[in-house]
Amino acid sequence: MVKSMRTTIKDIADYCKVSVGTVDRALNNRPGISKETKEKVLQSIETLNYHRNHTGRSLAMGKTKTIGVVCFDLYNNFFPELIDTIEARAKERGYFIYLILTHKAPRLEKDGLSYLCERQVDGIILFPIGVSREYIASLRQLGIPIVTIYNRLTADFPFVDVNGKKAMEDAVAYIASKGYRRICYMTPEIEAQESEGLNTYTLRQREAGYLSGIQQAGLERAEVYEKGSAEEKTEQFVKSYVPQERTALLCLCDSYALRVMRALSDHGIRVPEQVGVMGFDNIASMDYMKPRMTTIAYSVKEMGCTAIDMLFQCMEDPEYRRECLLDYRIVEGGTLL
Amino acid sequence: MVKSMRTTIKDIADYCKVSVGTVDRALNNRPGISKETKEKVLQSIETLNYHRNHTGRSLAMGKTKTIGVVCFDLYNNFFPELIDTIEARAKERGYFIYLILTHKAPRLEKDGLSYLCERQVDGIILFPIGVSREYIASLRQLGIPIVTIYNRLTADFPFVDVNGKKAMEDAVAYIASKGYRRICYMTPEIEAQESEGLNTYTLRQREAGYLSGIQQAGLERAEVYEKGSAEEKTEQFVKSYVPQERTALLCLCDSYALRVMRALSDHGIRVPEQVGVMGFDNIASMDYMKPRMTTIAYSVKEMGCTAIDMLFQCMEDPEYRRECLLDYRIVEGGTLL
DNA sequence: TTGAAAGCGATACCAG
DNA sequence: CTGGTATCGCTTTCAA
Repeated sequence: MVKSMRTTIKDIADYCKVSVGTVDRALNNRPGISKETKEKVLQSIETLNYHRNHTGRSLAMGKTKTIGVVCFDLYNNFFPELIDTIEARAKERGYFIYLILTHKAPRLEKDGLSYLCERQVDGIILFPIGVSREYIASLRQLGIPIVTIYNRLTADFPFVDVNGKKAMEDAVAYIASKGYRRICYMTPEIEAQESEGLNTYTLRQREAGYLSGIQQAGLERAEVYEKGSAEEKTEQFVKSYVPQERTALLCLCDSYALRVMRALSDHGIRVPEQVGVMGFDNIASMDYMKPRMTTIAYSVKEMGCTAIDMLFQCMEDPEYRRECLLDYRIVEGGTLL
Repeated sequence: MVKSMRTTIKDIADYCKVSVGTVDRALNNRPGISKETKEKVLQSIETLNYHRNHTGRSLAMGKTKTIGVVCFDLYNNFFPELIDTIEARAKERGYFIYLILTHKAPRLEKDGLSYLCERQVDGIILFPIGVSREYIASLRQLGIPIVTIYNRLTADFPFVDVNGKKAMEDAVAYIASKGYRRICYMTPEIEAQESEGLNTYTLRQREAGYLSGIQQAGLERAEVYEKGSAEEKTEQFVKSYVPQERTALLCLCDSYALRVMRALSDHGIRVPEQVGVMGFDNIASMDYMKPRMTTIAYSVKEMGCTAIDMLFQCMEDPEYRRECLLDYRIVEGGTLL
């Protein structure tokens, strides 16, 4: 209960010899105040250097005009753009962003969400890393509108992501159309993550897309490299590499593809001459690589806007539900022949 | 005044048939409460699903345990890491981060700062874009501890950045030591930005480092390319290019260097065979480029930690002042011969 | 058109 | 050790 020396509406009221109610009416353009007094009050907010106290306001109104964004980290180049659009759009409507990074640690996510609840945020945009029944129950218990993104939970939670399954299907078809007969898939460890209780929804979707793509293309066999690091997987792949068979590696995402390509190069295998590579995301730094990555692009802006708009809808109507799978396009690059 | 249906300490007090004061003592480990009642209270926070209301708490205590981070954007790959460390370190001490992006628009910065003030943040980490006397006065008027980073304001505001001037001096010396006789400097437009009232402190520092480096190296002339886009500057440079003279381009930062290199390549000039290039920042995507960029590296983590730690100091002692210029090192790459 | 007073949810002090 | 109450700054309702 530290008495701060900032000007309050009480100070203004005293100064103008009116009541705090009147000051409030002036400050918030409420009806029921004469032009003159309003003028007088507005004048004195300048001279007294008044800044309104959002904490008091939040307490009285029961909302904070704040939304929490809980995401893994900022390293995958697509987070920055996403947060950028979310921040801008939220700001337009008077909302602020609490940024919480989980680094895919369930503990950090759990704590973060609980703190957001304490802080009475009006809504949350969440990249979920949990998946268990109790976890989902705890999310509901928060009693805060939540929009999920990247990893889906249940139909209760509005969800937005690029259509990764279909995109991967198309990617396989595209690679096959170039004459590649052996198409392998490179993904971070899925099973290991699942056994740690992590949410692998998107990983699974994309893998499923790859598998069904292989089938639809009528290719002989699906080959998923899943165990170990990108470097270990690459080494494993290299062992089975046969020059006679036109081979391509489809990767979960661009940054993963970059690691794979570096590893290939360490093994003396040239891209695209010996092995084709395709990524996913079309991250910005691709612009400076030669050859340019063949990849799948989508609008991160659209994704961010959709997420925040859905959240605003939820906040108005708690019954609002929607799942939104965004479109994408294949970017032809130089990593496939 | 919407009556939310969340449990409050009042509810707990009623439920346990004690007073709110007692509940408070239990919740916050304050002395003056018996083991039994404490037990009883703590029990019921579970059964009643109580989450404490941070808004009420902030109002009563006069602080929000929140700090504002006001920065340009998240695109320069070094912002993510910086924000990452700031967020983590703040979280450790119970602080949350309001993220505000200004996109180098004075209007957005001004509004953002004023909103942060309304929201009673306890401190601010600011990448300043303003520079005028009134601007600085307005910052003081906020009455909130502010640590500046990247662009310096005045001695009143604690400041942290890498020592860009000295780094550029060393860079010139390094390039010269490789036998380059003509060393040009590529920087975004400084004068244009200044005439728009933007803060160019760091741009100027680095340029000054380049200039004094040239002098110290005893080179004939300094050549600063400043006007126009990176592409225009490059074109201009290409016109004056003479193969006989060993030439290198020192660039303000890596991402700028990348643009320059792409433009050079568009003009059919090869790096490093024909022209050497050196950057600044050692951004992450450098790891995947060939040849690797010769550049200047520094610890973004250290920078973030220093900034947040200085801010905490300021928050404890408003008189605290310090300017911190971090160390760096040259990363030998393949863009200089 | 205005003022007075009762909240919002928590903390902090004083009295018992 | 515990209860009661004023307080933080603002919104909202009810009277005047």
